[in-house]
Amino acid sequence: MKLTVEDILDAAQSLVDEEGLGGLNMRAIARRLDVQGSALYWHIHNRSELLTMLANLYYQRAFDLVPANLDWPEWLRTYGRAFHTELLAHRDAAQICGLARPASRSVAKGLDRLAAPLLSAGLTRTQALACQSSVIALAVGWAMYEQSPHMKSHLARALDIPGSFLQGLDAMVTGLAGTVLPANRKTPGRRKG
Amino acid sequence: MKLTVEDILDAAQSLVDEEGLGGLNMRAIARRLDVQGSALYWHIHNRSELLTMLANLYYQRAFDLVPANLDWPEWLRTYGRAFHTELLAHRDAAQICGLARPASRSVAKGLDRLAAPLLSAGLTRTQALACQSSVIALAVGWAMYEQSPHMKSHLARALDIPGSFLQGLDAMVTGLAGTVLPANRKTPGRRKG
DNA sequence: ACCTGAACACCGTTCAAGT
DNA sequence: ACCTGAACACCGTTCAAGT
Repeated sequence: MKLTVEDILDAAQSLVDEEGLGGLNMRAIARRLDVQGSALYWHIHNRSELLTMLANLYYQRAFDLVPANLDWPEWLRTYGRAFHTELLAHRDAAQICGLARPASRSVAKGLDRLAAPLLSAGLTRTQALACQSSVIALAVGWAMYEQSPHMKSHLARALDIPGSFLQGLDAMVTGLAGTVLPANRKTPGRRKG
Repeated sequence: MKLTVEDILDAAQSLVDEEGLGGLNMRAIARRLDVQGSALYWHIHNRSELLTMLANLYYQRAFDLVPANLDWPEWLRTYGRAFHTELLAHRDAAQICGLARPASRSVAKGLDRLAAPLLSAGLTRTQALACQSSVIALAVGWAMYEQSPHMKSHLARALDIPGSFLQGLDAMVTGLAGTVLPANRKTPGRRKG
């Protein structure tokens, strides 16, 4: 019966899905949970922290969808597609990623967790994070335009939006695979764990 | 002496540069121009239109920096670098691009103007817009993270941020050059106009 | 035509007070 | 510990009224 952070996140996300980020205010969230707006502040610090938590869910859910036993370029491609799909599944998700201040310590752990599959494939930490970051940047950038209603309808008239994103992603990952490990194009493949 | 839209844009941009997007409110802009907040509404429709005009300046200024006589992959690469640099020159510019609703007609003209150098190099309109969009998405996505203070300081500890963006951009453009026009890798080169 | 002054509805956040 | 109720400071926007 008691209010939890998960309740707040659920209410916030469904509110954004229905009314957009502009409709996300503390009183409206509270109304859905049958409490006063001020009650939320017992469970979260402020609205910005709430956005941060929402954004972290997007990264997390995409990560959980990607099998661990892919070679690294294929892992990157698959994560990029999954993250992009996850963003498009939630209205204004790309904007939320942009507004999110990284969570206190979860940013350090999160980034490294994201990069782990690339590390175990033999990339250095720097290489892994660089590739990972470019893939995330491409997905969030595309989603940002796809989630702007006017921009999307205009782009949709001129090009195949999902196809164009995939083309860009494939091009980038292929290019990275050629430059990051030029001497090690074929990775050893699946490994347990 | 009279207030102009340019005055408002200048004041808005310098306010954002100094205090961030959070500090951009209509009354603060007006204060810098020695008018009341309500005076701004004679010249612009609302705050959202103001953000849209700021964003369009970023696209525009980057475009103006790129020479027209490059072959199309080099043109794309150069535009991507210029746009990314322009975004980083203005605090929270990537977020502003995300919040901007495309201007009434300037979006149609703007996109096609952006794509013109690619069209004259022999790409179809669809191909040109797809490549252009992926480059813009990558730049805006990277800038979004680079302009989040916490995220940036954390990324900076683990990788070379400007280098990683350039690596991603180069990889993508090279990949696009290989897939978009596989039979026409060498463009005919400079053309008058 | 262009701007002021005052107002309206709304928002994030705080905090004493309740249970 | 957890929530209410009221308040504070602030915001975008409107509009009658001035010049």
